[in-house]
Amino acid sequence: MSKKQCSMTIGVLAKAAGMGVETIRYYLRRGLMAEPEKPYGSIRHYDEQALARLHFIRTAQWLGFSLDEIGGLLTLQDGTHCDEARVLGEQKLTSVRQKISSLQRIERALDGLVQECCAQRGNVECPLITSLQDGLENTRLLPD
Amino acid sequence: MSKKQCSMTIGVLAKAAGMGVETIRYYLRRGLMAEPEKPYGSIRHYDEQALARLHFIRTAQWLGFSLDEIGGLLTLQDGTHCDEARVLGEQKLTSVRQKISSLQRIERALDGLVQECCAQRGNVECPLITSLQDGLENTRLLPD
DNA sequence: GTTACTCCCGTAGTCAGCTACGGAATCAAG
DNA sequence: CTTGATTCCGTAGCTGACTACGGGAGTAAC
Repeated sequence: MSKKQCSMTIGVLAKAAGMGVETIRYYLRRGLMAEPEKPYGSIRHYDEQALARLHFIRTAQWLGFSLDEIGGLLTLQDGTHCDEARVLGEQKLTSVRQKISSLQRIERALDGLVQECCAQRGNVECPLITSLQDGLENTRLLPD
Repeated sequence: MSKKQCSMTIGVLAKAAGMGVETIRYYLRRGLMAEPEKPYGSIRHYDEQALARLHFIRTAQWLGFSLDEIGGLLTLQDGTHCDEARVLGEQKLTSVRQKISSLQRIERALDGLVQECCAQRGNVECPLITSLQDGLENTRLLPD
């Protein structure tokens, strides 16, 4: 599956990682990727490690880490900072759980509004709109 | 609770709504609030309706509507477009539910990684970091 | 050797939703 | 009538993560 002596230009790497060339160049500028050597002329060549790094970034992004935080994670990469990595993971987990419960409250509120709309069909007053105007007081699901 | 003949300057309104003056001026520019009359000189005066509008905006924002979408909701405000409002609510509800389930997958993935970190304490390899490098394949919770 | 593609680099633009700045006008209090 | 706060308006800046553009250089295929 993975070739050992794999040397890619930025365009090939971008295709392999499923992202744009400019994105990779942006990560280089941000310092998220090491500048690779330029074996021939002035054109950079990337290897499997570079591709792995892009996977790392994309996965961490999906987990909710910002590019700055990902930069932090990458400094822990030698494997000797497991505790620090765990702490970052726990913090992110906490914030993810907060987002979930917040969204669940939103879900309940929206669901209630839509139900009311369905029930009151034909009425002059739209309960969804009037609830927004009245600030959702009766739902007891107010914003934080 | 609510005074009938309430006339506020933008600063008072901002304080009442708990937001900044510049934010309200921004909403005016975006067309989310009607330009109020300027009874004396060139200074705008706002009433209870303006405050209600700000509540509307903030609540709808909390529910996940963008300012553009809120502009759309506001055109339905006369109460005769209950069906359209319900459709918008249902769409938003769907996207909120998608976000929730996506975040729940993230939660499971992160939780797994943190657990592994705790278990493997003292190990040279940090399982959180290596999982990110390997793309989370073993967790079967990959990004969409 | 010519054409067509890709690469390099730096800079600037995009999106949403604000937030800040500067200078003039106006208002309320003393 | 002065002082100081507030308002007006237009414009510009901010954040995060890209995305695009322009012009020059290198590279690959025919």
